[in-house]
Amino acid sequence: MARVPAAERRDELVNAAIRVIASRGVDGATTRRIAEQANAPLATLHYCFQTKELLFTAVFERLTERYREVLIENDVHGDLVVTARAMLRGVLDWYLESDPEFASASFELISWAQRQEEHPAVTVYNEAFNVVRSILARAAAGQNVPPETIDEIGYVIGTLSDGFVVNWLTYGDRSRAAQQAQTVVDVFDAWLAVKLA
Amino acid sequence: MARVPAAERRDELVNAAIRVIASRGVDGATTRRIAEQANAPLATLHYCFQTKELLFTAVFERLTERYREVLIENDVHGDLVVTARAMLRGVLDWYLESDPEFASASFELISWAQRQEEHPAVTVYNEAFNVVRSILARAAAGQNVPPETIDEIGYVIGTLSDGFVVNWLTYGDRSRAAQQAQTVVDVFDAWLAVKLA
Amino acid sequence: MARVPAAERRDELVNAAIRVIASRGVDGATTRRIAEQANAPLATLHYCFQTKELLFTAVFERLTERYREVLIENDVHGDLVVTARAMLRGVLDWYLESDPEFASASFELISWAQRQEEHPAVTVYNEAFNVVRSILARAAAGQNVPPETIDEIGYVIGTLSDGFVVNWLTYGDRSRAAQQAQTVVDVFDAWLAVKLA
Amino acid sequence: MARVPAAERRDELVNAAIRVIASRGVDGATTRRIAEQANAPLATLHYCFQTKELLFTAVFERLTERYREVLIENDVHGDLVVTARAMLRGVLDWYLESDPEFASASFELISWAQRQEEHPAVTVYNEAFNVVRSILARAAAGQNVPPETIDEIGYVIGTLSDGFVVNWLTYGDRSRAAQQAQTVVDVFDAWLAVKLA
DNA sequence: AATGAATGAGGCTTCATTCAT
DNA sequence: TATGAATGAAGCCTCATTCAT
Repeated sequence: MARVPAAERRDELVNAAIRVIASRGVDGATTRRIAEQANAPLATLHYCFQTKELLFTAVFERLTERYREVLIENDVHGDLVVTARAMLRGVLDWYLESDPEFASASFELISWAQRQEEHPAVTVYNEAFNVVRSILARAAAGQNVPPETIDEIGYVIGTLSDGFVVNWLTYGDRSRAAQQAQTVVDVFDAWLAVKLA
Repeated sequence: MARVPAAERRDELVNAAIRVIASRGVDGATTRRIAEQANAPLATLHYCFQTKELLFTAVFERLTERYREVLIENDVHGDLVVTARAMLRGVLDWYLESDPEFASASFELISWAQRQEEHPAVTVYNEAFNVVRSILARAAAGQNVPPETIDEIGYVIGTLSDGFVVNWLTYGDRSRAAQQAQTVVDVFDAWLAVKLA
Repeated sequence: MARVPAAERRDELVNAAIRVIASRGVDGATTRRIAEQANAPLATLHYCFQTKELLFTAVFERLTERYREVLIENDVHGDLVVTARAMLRGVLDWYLESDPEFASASFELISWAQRQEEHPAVTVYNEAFNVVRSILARAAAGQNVPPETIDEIGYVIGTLSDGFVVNWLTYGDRSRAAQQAQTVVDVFDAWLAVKLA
Repeated sequence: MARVPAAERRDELVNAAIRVIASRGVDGATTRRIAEQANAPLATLHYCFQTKELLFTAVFERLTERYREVLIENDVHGDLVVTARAMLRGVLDWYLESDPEFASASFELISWAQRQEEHPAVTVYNEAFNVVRSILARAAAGQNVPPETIDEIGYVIGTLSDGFVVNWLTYGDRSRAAQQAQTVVDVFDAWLAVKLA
């Protein structure tokens, strides 16, 4: 077998894990299946990650990081309303564009994390929420918006995108989801108009 | 262990399954643990339900039924706006009142169903959606609301309550969730006002 | 497969474990090998003993019990000297007669027990020592022997028989061991004569 | 990790192996743990000793040598009785002084050797016995002692010290063992007096 | 009809060892 | 030469399920 630096192997395994989790659920994601998906012998998995849990933790971190990226990529540096809407829109579009795999794996992993003592599920949320908040805060600079409002806007963005993704994952109908994305943005706009009135 | 007729046992087993799923997740819900929780011999489980999958299907149906009930219980028989808001509020309150683990079990089970060939997760959603739609339709009678709008309202109710529950499950902080429920209703109201303007 | 009551199966497994431990050491005594030796599927082993450790504990108890029996069988109900000598002789003969397996397994298991937190190795020794002491005490009744002396005699019996068995297990030469048994008894007699002088 | 010449590493590895065996038993002495203990990469172990068995053989030889040394160090060059008693005493004291785990490792390793085809456990015993015999023979020179008696004395020394060490390992109570050592020497003296009468 | 006993398949992990550099 | 990377075999254990009664 070709000699591959451990770091690369780790990456492959994390990707494989995401694919398997997405398609078979966290509980269906056995070490054997992940190794197979990564085209590696089972023992290699344990060479790279001492433990299945450690592999999952790595997957978890990757997801967290990806969310961060998506949010930052969609920062349009406009005013509060424009920035907030763009961020929501960006997340929805990302869900629609990327393989449902990724979102699906996220949801599964959050359930998993919920049952782990360490690596609380809360981490992804907190991390994402912090990014959202800091982007919004910068956009609101000079507009005299109380911090509670910033937080509330962050919460609504999260709630709407979570709600959106649940439906999208359940039905998996992309064209329908595309329309729903528009509805979701409308909902957000309506509320924001009232909120910032 | 006392010999108990199969019919009774089926019920006990379904209840036991829900409890176990709630506390240990779908993958932690092994036949042994469910049987134990139901105070029944392991073999009895397979005597009553040929297969674990069949038991889970029964659980799934029970869940679907529960959603139906909650929706119907919260039908205030008012006009469209009032009825819609009450339904959303009712669902949110139900989530808040019942053990967070119950909602958790639902989500887990839906993920599970997603992966089964035979009993699509979509069923719960469709079922719930139909109930919502029929309640809304009746409330809208004589108000000349196009059916697409009814559907859209139903979708928003679903999206908001799903989004709400994800956060609630993640943080498990009841007092915070109670506040968020209000925000969610505000969001809904703002949009509905625009939509039905 | 014939339906066999669990108790019998457990017995078979304990016996198999003893055989395997004797021939391959505690560490060589894998669940697979034990199951094979007992002519049972691996899963059956775990049906009867939830854990390998529990099986070993059962083996351990069997050994302890066997020692007790041997000691009691060799109680000649004579005076102190006669009784003590008979007991030592009995143990040595038992070692010689029985398969070296048994003694070998004992020694291995004691090493094993030494490393377990629970089930301390000490148990077998304490148990055996108590039996020896009570037999000797009864034999010494009315002979005005201080209890420390009783204990010391017990210790010497133990030491001599342990020393004997180590050599016997190492060389496995029965005729040579038979001669050595005589030497050991001579040693004991010489000391006892001085001690009780 | 600094590159270290193989010759040095061999020594370090043998020492590491002894330490690991002492603390975790023969079965707990994995190649990884030994390498780690020796602060060497795992592959180095197999570079220095083609096989785990070869490493253990080296350990075994080191042990054999140590026994030889202890016996020779305790040769007082007196007459037969004095020399024999001193040798027994010396061995007992050595057991008492050194870590109980060292003796434990010896016993474990002897059990292990018993199960190897190639390097019979008997070697240590033979080697030790030869040393004992030659020391005793020299001490008996001119005293007209038949060689069988020399052998028998050697056997009794072995038996008593083995018996002693088993108890000492089992209870690990040093002060108690110190007293027992005296009893053991008394036993030896009593027998020797009769034997050489 | 109801259940204790039994089991094949597969779960995660660790082992001694080898390979490629 | 010396060592990170890799791996087949085997470790213990648990699963859903079936069988015999």
